[in-house]
Amino acid sequence: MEYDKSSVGKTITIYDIAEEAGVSASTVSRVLNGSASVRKEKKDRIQKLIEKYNFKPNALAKGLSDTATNTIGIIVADVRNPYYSALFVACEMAAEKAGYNVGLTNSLGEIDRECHELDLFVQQKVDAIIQMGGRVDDLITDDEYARKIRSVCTSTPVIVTGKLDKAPVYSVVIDEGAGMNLVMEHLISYGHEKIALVGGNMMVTSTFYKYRRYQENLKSRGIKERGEYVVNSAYDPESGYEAMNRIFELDDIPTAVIAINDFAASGIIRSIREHGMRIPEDISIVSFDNTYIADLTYPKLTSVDYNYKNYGQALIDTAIAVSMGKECPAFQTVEPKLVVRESSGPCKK
Amino acid sequence: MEYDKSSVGKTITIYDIAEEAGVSASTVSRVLNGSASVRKEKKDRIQKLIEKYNFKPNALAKGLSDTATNTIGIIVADVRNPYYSALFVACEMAAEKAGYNVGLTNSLGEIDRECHELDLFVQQKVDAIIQMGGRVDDLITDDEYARKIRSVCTSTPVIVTGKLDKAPVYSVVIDEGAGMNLVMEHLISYGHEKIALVGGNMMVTSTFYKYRRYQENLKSRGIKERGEYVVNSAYDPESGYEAMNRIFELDDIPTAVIAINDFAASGIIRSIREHGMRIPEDISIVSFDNTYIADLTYPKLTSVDYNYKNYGQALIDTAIAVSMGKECPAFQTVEPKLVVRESSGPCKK
DNA sequence: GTGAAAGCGCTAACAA
DNA sequence: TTGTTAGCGCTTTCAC
Repeated sequence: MEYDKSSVGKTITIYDIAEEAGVSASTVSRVLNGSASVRKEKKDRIQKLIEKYNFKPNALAKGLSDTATNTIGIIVADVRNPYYSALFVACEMAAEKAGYNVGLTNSLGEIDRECHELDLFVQQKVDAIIQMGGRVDDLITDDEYARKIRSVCTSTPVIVTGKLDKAPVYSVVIDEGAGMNLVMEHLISYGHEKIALVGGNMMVTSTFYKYRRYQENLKSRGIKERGEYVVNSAYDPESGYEAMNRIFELDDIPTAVIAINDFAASGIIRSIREHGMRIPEDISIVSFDNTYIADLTYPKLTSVDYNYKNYGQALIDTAIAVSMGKECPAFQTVEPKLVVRESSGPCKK
Repeated sequence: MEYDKSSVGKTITIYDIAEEAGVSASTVSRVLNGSASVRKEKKDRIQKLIEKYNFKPNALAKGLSDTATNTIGIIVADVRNPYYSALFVACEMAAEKAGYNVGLTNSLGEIDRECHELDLFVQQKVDAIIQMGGRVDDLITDDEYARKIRSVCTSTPVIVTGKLDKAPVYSVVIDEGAGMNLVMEHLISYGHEKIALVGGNMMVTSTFYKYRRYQENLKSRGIKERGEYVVNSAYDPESGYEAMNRIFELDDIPTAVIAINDFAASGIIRSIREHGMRIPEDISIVSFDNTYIADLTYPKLTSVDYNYKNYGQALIDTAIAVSMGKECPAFQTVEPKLVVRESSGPCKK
């Protein structure tokens, strides 16, 4: 089969409509955008033709002459991660409500990709760029990246889900400390004191802050922190699994573990199972992100939720406001809440 | 904080570069695209300036004057489903290699959204549109949708991961029958004969074909099909859970169950656990899609894989070829393979 | 090898 | 209310 370009109906433009309606292109443009009043009679005639030809104005031409494209670019570390896909979909919905489109690209956490995608969005003249995860998660901002963002910022506002001290970006971040507070209160109210923190990497801002708050909670409650209960690794199931296996090598096993995210938690569950222990009877698990994974493990995970809908809305609201030159706080925070499911329970001392 | 648009450096254009280099805009365009030879001396001078100002040509203007935008629009039923996100990422990678960009939108399976997103991509002058899931999965094509696609096809080639008899689209689909053959062979070689098929909806093409092949396999092996072993529902964990619970109400429980996808499988696992049975010792499970969920359940799932990388590549190759007017088969197929993990084992009669 | 000029499709003054 | 005109930034003949 061949796609015969020659058979393609000549693309119809605003001029074709104008001609057939016996008016000028401007008038057609006016009814298209409702930007000025047009005599009802002409208006009807034009609208008929628009329907007849199923005319859709060329977005490229429109974007070229307008100042805005009504498009927001979103760069995500990896949509395959349900945390990001949930947040992306929330953004998409919020944008749609506001009459904006979104574009999505994956950086896979690679700095070259991130820079390239930033360029691409700049070239496409998006009204704003939202960067979710990737370099903006780094505890220590990469200099090359900061330089890049600074250059992008001169033409396009950038909103990040992390922090970037060295560049004029807008941050909308989760209050990780508050999340950890919820987790600790939950576990301690169940009588747990031997609490492990498993998975993640301290060079990632969110993980670092979680860890700090974990320490503070222990301290303020007079529980001594045990270094061997904090096992760093990564954010995937396998890492969670291996990290938890290491915990099982200890003489004194914790009664509760905090997983850095739901993925890691799934690996932790596997490790616990393989060691013949029950959840939550023998060991409780609480994790972060409350992705759909929390609902599909056995037992279901108690997990910290971020209200993705609101989070996405905040991101989009900020992007739109900033792109229109409105005043906006440079730093906003979203409040987490704990969703209690089956994986956590009382400590049987 | 306020984003001061006035402080924004004047966007620099090809003309600015040309002026400073003492050449014409055409020449700058030439070195930008390597579309014609330019005296080395000038070329160097121009490239210096491009670097100096970090100049990126306006994609809108380029798209307006060019015939192609080098962009492929992808409409997906729901990126939050790992099947789609995996396929999308595969497409993105394949596109990148070919020098194309991709745009993504979610239809959430709603026909209005799909139509709207088709329009949007047409307006953006994407070179081709890939439709993954949604209406193209319907066993019976929706007429309104077919009409829409037909109108889109006159200007933009459409590639679908399903079928659409009433419109000139290109199909690249999974060979569902072959997938089911693999599953049946696997189970039957383990001695299973009491095999249930759980989850999904027969109005979805892929599910319908799976079911047909399931029947054929039973028949050709002289195993009588039992209607009560085929429980329809949907594609999420909860549906799988409920469907499996219904199976447990039967007098004669199957020794193996085929889950319509990994999500449903996770719910099935839960049901089996709650009924105090072991996997795979008492009941084997095999599912479809081989998403990362298959790796994170306990036990890990035996699942049918589609080689997402190749699948995405085929989709993109087709999109690019068709958009360039090249000859292309209207129907292509991707071959699945079975990834055996822990959830399936011998039938202990 | 290089520049001038026209045009891609739309919007936004400015006149009328 | 409506049409005319001049761009938006880039590519691409067509001369030179």
